[in-house]
Amino acid sequence: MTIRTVADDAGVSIATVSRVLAGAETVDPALRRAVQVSVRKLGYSRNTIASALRSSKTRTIGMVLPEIANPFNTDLVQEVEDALHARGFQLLLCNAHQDVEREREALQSLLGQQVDGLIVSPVDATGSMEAVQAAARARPLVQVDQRIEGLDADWVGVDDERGIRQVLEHLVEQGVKSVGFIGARETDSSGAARHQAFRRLCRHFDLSFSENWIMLGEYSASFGRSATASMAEQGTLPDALVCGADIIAIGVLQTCHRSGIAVPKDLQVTGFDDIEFADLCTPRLTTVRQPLEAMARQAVRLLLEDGDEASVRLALAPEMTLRESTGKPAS
Amino acid sequence: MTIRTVADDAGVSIATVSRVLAGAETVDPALRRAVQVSVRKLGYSRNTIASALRSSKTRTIGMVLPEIANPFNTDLVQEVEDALHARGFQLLLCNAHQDVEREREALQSLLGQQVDGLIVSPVDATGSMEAVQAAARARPLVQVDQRIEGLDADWVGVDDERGIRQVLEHLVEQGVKSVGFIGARETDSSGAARHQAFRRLCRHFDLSFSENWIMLGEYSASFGRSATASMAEQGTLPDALVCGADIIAIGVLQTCHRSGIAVPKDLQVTGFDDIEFADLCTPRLTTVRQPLEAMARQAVRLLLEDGDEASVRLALAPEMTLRESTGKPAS
DNA sequence: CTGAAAGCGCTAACAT
DNA sequence: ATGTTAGCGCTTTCAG
Repeated sequence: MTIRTVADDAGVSIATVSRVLAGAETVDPALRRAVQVSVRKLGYSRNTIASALRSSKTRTIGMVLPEIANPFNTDLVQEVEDALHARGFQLLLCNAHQDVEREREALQSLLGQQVDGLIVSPVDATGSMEAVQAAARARPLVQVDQRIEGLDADWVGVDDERGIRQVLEHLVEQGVKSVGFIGARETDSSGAARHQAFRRLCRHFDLSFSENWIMLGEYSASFGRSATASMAEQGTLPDALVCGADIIAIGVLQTCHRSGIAVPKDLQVTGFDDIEFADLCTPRLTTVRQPLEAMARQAVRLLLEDGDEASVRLALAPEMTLRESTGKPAS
Repeated sequence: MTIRTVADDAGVSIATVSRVLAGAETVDPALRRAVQVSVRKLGYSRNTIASALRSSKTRTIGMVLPEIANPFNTDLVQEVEDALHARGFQLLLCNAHQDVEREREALQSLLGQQVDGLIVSPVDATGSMEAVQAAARARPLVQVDQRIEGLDADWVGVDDERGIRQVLEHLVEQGVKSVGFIGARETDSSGAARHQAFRRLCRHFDLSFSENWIMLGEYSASFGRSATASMAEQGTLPDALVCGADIIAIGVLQTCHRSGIAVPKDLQVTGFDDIEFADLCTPRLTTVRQPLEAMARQAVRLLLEDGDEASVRLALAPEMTLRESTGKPAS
């Protein structure tokens, strides 16, 4: 069934049908009604492919994530989907599986599908440069969460330094004197930013830390478990452990539970992100909430509205969420 | 840049370029090479939209989920995406937000985009009938996880009865005499199946339960928390609580923790799904693992390979995962 | 084995 | 305000 079927049924030309479908004002109300009746009667739905080919507008946005399995990224997808839906756009989702080559393929495939824009959270702060840069030349592109060092493209994320500052301020108030950091490797741009902010701000707040108390690895609970276990074996622990991500912090809590380290009494623990499970684990996790909904909305706004001025960097303010792992009484 | 650009560069006709791009065997090796060189040199990528319009094949599959926020559905998306990717298909994802009307819109929109097939986990065991049936008439469609009562369309999911049987057998071995059930409402088809299996099999295993120990609600941790709290207030608890989903069981564990009910000593708790967090909560949760990877693979197979024979119902066998919440010692 | 040419269903001039 | 028509970029007969 095509626009022709509808036109014949309604007794008008295909142009008129097309106009009604597009919501044009310049159509006689009587004809408009006739077309709408036919459309409903026949159960017609417009062929988006043909429309896209002709108008070169697909109303579809491609999104490439480093790894869908991460709960944080999942939350991000959800918010982006909502923000796009609100503007009548579809989401085409790809998973790079932490692999720069698959990321390149995904980008290429999305371009072939003529997406109107791309939202990307790059796999690697440096290794993703080439493919993402090429994509950015072909279409509007905005980076979300992760970013590429030195790439001239918009970015929306959280203010990592401010988040870490809030964590450390809170720990100082809690009487903490010494701290450690468990986070993501340097290829993870936000992990790197948090790590660097941690080092800088520890000096600022006069908190002591040793290199033994700093461990970088992957974004996973198992890394949090093993890092904590090896830290505990090596000797004394700091008063608090700051984690670069909730999923890592949850691993830390598990090892503490199994090793009889009482949280928060013996050791305070903080996360970053505020994923759903931060409120479901035991003890519940003090963490830094990322403004995901705002991030998604801004990313979509930049993608669809931004003229091609200089590239924008939006570091949104996070919000501290206090829970049991730093001493808030269980409710 | 179009196929024409490449054809001119390689000194052949657009038909030859199209053939090379399609991987046709009937092309002179020399010309093939020339085209491939030009394609690479120019960085050309084929316009999928035009290709789709002409061939009416998009190599895209639409998926509609009742709620992306559910971790179980997220896991499902991931597996489906992988299974599709392995066959060279793209995923177009829509979230129905538990709303039958939005589900209908999503289906309609996906059909307009000429997807080659649909994978749907219906919002409501009865209310989703009309929209899903209409979609199934237009394109190949397979249901995954949730299903619609009486709809003539393929379905792939888990064998709920078998899962519940495994749970109850295990509990009997653990010396449990009385049990309760906290699960999803009847509009959730797998929730309903588990609930019914629970009632039937309790008799079979001679386990006692009272209506006070059965609560049905939504698929969330907060429902698990409140259900447990109100059950505890009402009087004595059973020896074990069987939950229709991990996310509900996690809420149960939280209320137990806060109310001083020791799990598994005072009360054993089981989940269903085996989401990632079942292994990260405290105590770790005994649950029924859904064979998600196989489900996704089979769903995709049915979608792409199944002739239009009678509709298939594939109830895959789940696997019991024993953990601390029913007495396995912490490792 | 290769090329010319006819559309796929729609939109957007342009003409009426 | 409505209709006619020329493509969008590609695939696929059909000739050669």
